[in-house]
Amino acid sequence: MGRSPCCEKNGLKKGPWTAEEDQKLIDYIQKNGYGNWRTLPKNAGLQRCGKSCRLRWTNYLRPDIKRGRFSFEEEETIIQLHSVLGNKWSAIAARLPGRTDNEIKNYWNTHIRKRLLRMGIDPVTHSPRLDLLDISSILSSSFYNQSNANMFGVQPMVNPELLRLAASLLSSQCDQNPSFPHQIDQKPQFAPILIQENDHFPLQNHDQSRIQEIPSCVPFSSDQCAQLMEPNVEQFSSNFSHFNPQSCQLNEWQNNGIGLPSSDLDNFMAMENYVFQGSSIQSVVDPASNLTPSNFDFTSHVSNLSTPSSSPTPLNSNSNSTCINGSSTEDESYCSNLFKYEYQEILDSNVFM
DNA sequence: AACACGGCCAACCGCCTGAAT
DNA sequence: CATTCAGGCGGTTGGCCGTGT
Repeated sequence: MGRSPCCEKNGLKKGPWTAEEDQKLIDYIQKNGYGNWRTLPKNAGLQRCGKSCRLRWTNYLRPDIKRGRFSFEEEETIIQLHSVLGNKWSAIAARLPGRTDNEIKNYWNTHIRKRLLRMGIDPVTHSPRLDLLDISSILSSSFYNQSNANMFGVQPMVNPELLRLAASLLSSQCDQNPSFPHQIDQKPQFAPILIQENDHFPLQNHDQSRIQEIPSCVPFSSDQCAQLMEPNVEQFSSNFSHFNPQSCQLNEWQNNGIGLPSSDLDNFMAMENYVFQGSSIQSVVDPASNLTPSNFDFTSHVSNLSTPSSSPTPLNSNSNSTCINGSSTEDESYCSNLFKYEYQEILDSNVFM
């Protein structure tokens, strides 16, 4: 035989706790400590099951519970931890003193999740939302046109197979979701990631093999990103005042997930163009005009934005081939993976709702 | 003032795991 | 070893409350 039942199932009260019940529970635990939830309700004179008592104590009555709004730092921590741990609310709560898993879960579902969705970010994968992919923007992307290709001196590495897969993906979404064609009719939201390769950023063999493991390239799952990304993030992100380097150091978070600059989500939301490199996403919008010219000089933007923390060693003196982040030739593995997110301006934010 | 609606959150539900028997 | 349950966890629900019409 196993254990005896913990409590009678009948006659136990459910629903909201009264102040009197709370006081009984508090008084009992203050005298006797908590634990042995099976016998606690009876000893405390409560018509509740032990489970209900435990939840009431851990989620509400515990004296070390922090009340009130989540601070900016707490919110940032939650997003970062969620990108690594997923819906492991108890694990997240363990790193946020005074906050309960239930509270964090509620806050995620009512605030953070919605905000990420508005930003076009999948709150599950922390990557751009798949349902916002617009195949047409692949072809119209400024990054894909001939001038930009010439600027890099190479053809963008957009695999025809990739396009086929993306089209197939869209087709299947149309089949599964009747509303999806309507979304396609909206203004472009996301241009897909284009994997660039040129003489100065050669994709190493192992990188190519990695990329080939990715079936459709957009969007990358956390695991795929982790495979592709090099962990050298800090020196890049530290050159931007509005990005917290720590936020981007996903290698500290098990290299699992995209390094959303969660330290400044509102800024992130307001931006239009991003370089996705290593584990971070960086803006390449023209800071002077605050516009995204259709033929913007991608490399010069990157050059202007990234002041290498270590002595830069441009791979080539050609002005059109600035080495991003000043990576040295020894750091080819870092330079070799260059992604670009091009966010089209979202004129109608309602498309995210 | 009355009603509808949506956001929020405490509490419940159901499942899983490990321990007790 | 099998059975049973406590404890823990994540998902879901229902009621309260604020806001808009």
